[in-house]
Amino acid sequence: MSLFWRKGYESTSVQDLVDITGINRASMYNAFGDKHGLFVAAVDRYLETVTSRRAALLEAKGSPRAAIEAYFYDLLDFSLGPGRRLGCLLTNSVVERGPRDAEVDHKFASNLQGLEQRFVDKLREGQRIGEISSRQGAEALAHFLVGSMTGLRVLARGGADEGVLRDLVETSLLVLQPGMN
Amino acid sequence: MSLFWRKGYESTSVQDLVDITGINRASMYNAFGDKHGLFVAAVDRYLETVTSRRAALLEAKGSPRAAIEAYFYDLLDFSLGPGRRLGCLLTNSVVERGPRDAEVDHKFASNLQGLEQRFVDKLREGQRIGEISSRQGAEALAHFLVGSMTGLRVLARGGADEGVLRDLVETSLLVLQPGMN
DNA sequence: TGAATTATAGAACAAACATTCCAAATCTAG
DNA sequence: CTAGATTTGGAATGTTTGTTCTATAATTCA
Repeated sequence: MSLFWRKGYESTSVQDLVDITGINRASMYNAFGDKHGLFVAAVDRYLETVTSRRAALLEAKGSPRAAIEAYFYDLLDFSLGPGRRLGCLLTNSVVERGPRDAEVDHKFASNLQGLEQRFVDKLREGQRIGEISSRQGAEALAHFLVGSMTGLRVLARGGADEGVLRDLVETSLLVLQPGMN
Repeated sequence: MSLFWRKGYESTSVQDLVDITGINRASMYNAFGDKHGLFVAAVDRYLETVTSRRAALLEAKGSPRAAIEAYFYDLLDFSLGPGRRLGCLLTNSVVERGPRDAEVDHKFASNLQGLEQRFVDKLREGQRIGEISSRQGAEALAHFLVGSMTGLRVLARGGADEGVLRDLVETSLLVLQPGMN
């Protein structure tokens, strides 16, 4: 998973995977079928661990806006520092392989939709209690947040300065602030 | 350029390039040195044509805010429809190869910084004439716009629904709207 | 027109690639 | 303890990769 995350699919050879895991080549083929099967398993593992752990921040009770803010600042933290600027494995994969890998494409779409739904729930609740601006619909805001988040991760992988990422997060969150409803 | 844009670096073989261009293999090597040299030339050509043409929209006289809006809606247009959902060649390349290709990394950084500067100029002017909110500094807003734009292009490549992309653009532009200064 | 440079076709190259095979070693049950 | 199944190391497979070579053809330019 780490290797695919860092180097992408094509640039990671089966030999690399054998070397780094210490698992025998034949065992790998026996367990995962082929390179692509292993790759899909790695992406699944990524979603089950890295992604879903952060998504849990959006399930927190209490202030919905605080939950969304916590989510973004967690993302920001995990995008900074050397060795951490890897972006999102799934996003990277869809950029590299999307048009030619229906499985990755589908995972990306459904994962994004799941996140969007969590955003919508929190946004709606926040709007109801007046904590979040109602100038725009919850769906539109969720779409905006998803886009902003995607930009954040890609810019992080691209090596953007910390200030850029921070401004992006802060300004995006400012949109949620209730002003004139 | 088109092939690298669609398939990325690793998945595009020299044979693919020979086939699609009709240029002889030896001629290609004579002209560009190696595959990576051709790739860099393709990225340069992309920047000189596709990217800089759109950047010209940010040089338009008249309303600065209208210029920024035109830029984003142009981006939106060129990100929709089948065969157009390719994202940005440079962004795709930095996601695929960034950590292992200093040349691409550098081009990404300087291109982003150039765009950011254009945004800053327009934003400042807009703030001066009261057309753009002064709640945040021009730099912070520019960082935000760059991030939002990046998200837009990546989501487009990822096959996001048109509505998602449109909400992202509209909400991002709403941030520029002057409210309470 | 004629000499010199450049482009072409296509074979040839070694290296790297994903994948398979096989005999020896290890583990698992009864 | 032992028979059966699984895992291992490592060689071997055939394909594809990027790159180079050579001889021929085309182009350029004075």
